[in-house]
Amino acid sequence: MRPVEPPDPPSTNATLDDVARVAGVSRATASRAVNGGAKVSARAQAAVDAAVSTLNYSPNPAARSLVTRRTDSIAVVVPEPEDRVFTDPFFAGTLRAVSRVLAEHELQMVLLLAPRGAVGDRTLRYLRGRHADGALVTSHHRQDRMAHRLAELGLPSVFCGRPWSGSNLVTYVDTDNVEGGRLAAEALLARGCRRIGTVAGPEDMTASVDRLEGWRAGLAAAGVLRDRVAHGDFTVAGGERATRALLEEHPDLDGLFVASDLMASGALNALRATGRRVPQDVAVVGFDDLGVAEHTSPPLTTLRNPVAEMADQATRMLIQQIRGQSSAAPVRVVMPTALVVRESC
Amino acid sequence: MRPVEPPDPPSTNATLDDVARVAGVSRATASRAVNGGAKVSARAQAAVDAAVSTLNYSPNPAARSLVTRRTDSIAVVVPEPEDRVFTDPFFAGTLRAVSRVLAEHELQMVLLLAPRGAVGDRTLRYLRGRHADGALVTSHHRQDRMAHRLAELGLPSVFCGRPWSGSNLVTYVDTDNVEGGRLAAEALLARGCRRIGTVAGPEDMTASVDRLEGWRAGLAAAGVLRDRVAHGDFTVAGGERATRALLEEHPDLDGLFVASDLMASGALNALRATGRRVPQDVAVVGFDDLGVAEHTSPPLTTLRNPVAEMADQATRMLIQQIRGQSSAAPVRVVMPTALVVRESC
DNA sequence: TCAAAAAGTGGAAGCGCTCTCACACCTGTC
DNA sequence: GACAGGTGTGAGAGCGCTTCCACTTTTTGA
Repeated sequence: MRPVEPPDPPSTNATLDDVARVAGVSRATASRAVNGGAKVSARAQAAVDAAVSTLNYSPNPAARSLVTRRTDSIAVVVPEPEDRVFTDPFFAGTLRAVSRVLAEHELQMVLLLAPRGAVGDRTLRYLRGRHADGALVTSHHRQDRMAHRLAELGLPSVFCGRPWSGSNLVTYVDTDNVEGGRLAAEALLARGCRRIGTVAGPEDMTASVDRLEGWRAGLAAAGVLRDRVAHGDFTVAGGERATRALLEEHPDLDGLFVASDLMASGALNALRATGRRVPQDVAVVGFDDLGVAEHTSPPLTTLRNPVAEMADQATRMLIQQIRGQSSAAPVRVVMPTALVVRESC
Repeated sequence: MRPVEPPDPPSTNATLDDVARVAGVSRATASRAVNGGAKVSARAQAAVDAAVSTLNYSPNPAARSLVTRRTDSIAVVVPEPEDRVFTDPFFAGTLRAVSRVLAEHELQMVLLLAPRGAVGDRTLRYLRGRHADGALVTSHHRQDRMAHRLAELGLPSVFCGRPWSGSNLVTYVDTDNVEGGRLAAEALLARGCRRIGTVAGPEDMTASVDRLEGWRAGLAAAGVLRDRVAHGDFTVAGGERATRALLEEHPDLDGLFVASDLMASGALNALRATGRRVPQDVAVVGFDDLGVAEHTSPPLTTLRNPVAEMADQATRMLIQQIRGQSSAAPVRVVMPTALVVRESC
């Protein structure tokens, strides 16, 4: 049981004028006091504090935003359908980290979803209208030209993952995907595999391209040159489909690098369905290590994708940019990856 | 290669005044035209449209919001730590559906996370300040008194899941959790189980309490009265822990109802670890059927939790409330559940 | 043909806030 | 005692938009 509540404050919201009147000061002073004011006497501050709490005052964000030109919110742009966003651990990890950092800074997060690769008018209008103080772009696709567009807008923005073009225009944080691909190839080679294929990601995403490039480089370095590539869409079903296609074309495959664990999980299904044992017949290396890899059977050997660190870092850089604490020059940060050995390779 | 872009519009945003000037009309007319204007001549409309596009005009949301008292965004209140939100398929399904409906209506979603059960000052301040036009509350806990607080605020709001108290104060949509618990008990009884336990959810959530109540009712109806209950926290680890505790106390258990599939997955681990076969030694029924159940081994017999439909419905009701299209009287909607039979029972 | 109604328009008043600026009031210091 | 330098304070000017209201123009009906 709780004590009886005090009578409700009037439902129509109090304004700063009301606070000023009750506190017996001017609106200007009330404003200063409310905003953790410098240049406010202790007496005035106390009076305003009291008035705020009796009136249950809460500043009108629109009015404040109108004059400060800040919105205290940042937009997270995700050019993917809802299905993937709330399903793929990559986004879960990213959003989790972002929202944690934003909470520290009393910033709100506005999620801007767009159909795959199509950063629509709506999103762009939103950003152009300065609804948000900055943009964090993740998982963008080649055709959306986001880096250029954001650079044009002049809106503070940071990419999670290398942008397609214009990587010199904008700050970004990325995993060392090339190195990851190379490590995967090496691991498979070290195990003795020689007929190695890969299920790469969509061709319009830099992460896919970079992982593929690294994988090719790794194989080339060992003189294993035949290119066995299929493309998936970073989903379980897509991975399964791509793997089946790959197996049909190259039935003698003995090693497989799959560019995400979700797809690798599909790949395991395909391998099982076609009567292949992992890792005895075909060794598999995934990518991400975000909770999926440890629960497949067999558990996946994979590459760590430090998405939480990336998102954390990216968000902090964005906040600095917004606050004008960082130089305008675009920065790139590349996070290391590492092989996590389990049972599939 | 694309054609050369036209020279950039001035980076300082155009205002409605600029549009009016360029279009050769008054600001009032420009405003009407921009807002899909009634009472605007075709000529004026065309002139404004042209001006808007040459100036690349986008209305300042803060200014608009200041006068209309709308924000065109709705708050989704989730009193859970980020970890659960972006990890539990329950939230994934909910957020997915919500964001889909909001997109239809050109509304933005603002995610308000709060530590478990503690709907903080921050959230409340946000809502009181009318940062959002309405609130959708999900997964709330007993102590937060959200229903009362929102009713006091007079902010349009809808609950996903029955609120603790004040269910007469606020509109909500819920799954028929009691019926679900009953069905689970029946399924286990029908299989011949007689020493049936349950891993319930947290005691401060209505979904947990309702499922437990239904389960008890189902057992009571069959005259099986012994109460074997442990509580988990809707996570895999929590489910495993609770199951171990339950098994320690009741080693002869032959049936188990686990109040979420995530916890059930933990329960399967515990059963396997203690050398019990599912369903031969212990039959298991889960709850949710949101993608987890089909991938456990054995796949879980479970109860369908129509979260997408719930969230969809709840969001639409909220929008109606905001638009004043629904009567003020709180409504309750209860969605049916059903047993999905797989291999664990 | 003319009055009445309808349609379109612009002036101007705010929405609630921040912040510049001018002013009043205190210290100290020579 | 006069002056410089603080430190608080309040008046007031907007931020960019919507909308009321009064007005002019056009359309309509008898």
